[in-house]
Amino acid sequence: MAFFLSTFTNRVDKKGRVSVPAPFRNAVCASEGAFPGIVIYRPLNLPCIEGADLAFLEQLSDRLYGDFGPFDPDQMSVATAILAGASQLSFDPEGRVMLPAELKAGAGIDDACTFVGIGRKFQIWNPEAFEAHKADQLGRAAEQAPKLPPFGGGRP
Amino acid sequence: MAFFLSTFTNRVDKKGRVSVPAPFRNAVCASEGAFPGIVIYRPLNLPCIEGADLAFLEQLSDRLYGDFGPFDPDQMSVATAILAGASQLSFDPEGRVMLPAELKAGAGIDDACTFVGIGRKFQIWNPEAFEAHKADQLGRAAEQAPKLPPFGGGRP
DNA sequence: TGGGATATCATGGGCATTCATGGTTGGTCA
DNA sequence: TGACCAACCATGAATGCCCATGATATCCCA
Repeated sequence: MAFFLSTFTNRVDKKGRVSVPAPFRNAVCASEGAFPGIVIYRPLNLPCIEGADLAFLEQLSDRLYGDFGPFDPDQMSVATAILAGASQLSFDPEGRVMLPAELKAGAGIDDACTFVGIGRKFQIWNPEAFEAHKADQLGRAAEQAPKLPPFGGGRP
Repeated sequence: MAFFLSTFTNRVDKKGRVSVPAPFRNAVCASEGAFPGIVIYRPLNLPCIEGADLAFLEQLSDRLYGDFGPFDPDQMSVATAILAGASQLSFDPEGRVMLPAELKAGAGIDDACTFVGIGRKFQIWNPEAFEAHKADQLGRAAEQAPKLPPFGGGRP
């Protein structure tokens, strides 16, 4: 599964296209036979877009079905909230995608956006909004980091 | 097995035909030798239609038999409710299907319908009814999501 | 180490194809 | 013969593909 690091800001052109940062593109396409594109969705508690590779969402979906059963109301609510609002965006030959208008509006994205790698997934922000969010997160992380549980050396 | 994401609203014409969204069509037909169409049925607790590819229904059936035994009354009740009422719809040359009148009526679908991808299956709603349902599910998911078991992180 | 050549990348615009949609025709079964 | 169903055709809009450009970073060689 792909891994995303670092932050990049790219322009959104008149047609709504954005270049996905090359490192993210390579991360997604590294897996043989993987879907050449990304999947994005509206996260529940943040004014941004979240994205990942298809394998990530498939795993989320399959675990929901596996842990809750295919007709469990709790499973359905999360599946509907995340998956129904998701979009599968394939790269054009130049490595760009088209952000759906609804998700763009929800994140307040206009003519530029910031890609933020956070491990197995990434976020897409309005550049100014991300600066504010980042400052907030830094303060929070400084408090939380010392309390993190130990890694446990390779949980099976 | 096919994977369905995102939502699409299409018109139902006078003859009852609906275009299945191209991404859903491709997902279904991607598997080599798969039945070129979809399977739909009436879900137990929602006023909509549910659909999937044939492989999903086969797996559902196999799990019912596996978890309950072939002559268990509970298994039989679910099998009867879901599988007996299911319809197999093949695509016409343009990628459309005809929704059976009974299922259409049960979901309150008239001249338009919304396809909602939720992972291994999808739903077909009356567009307004889905908007209401979606708002409801978002609230519910916001409560559920923090309780979700961990996923991602490379653990298979 | 410095300078030039090269490759990669982000960006912009024009064009062909696909897609959703509606109507029409031909065939089949009652 | 009439009703229904499936294939065929047509159309406008939206989407994705192809080309071109400039800037940046990288590599190679002197």
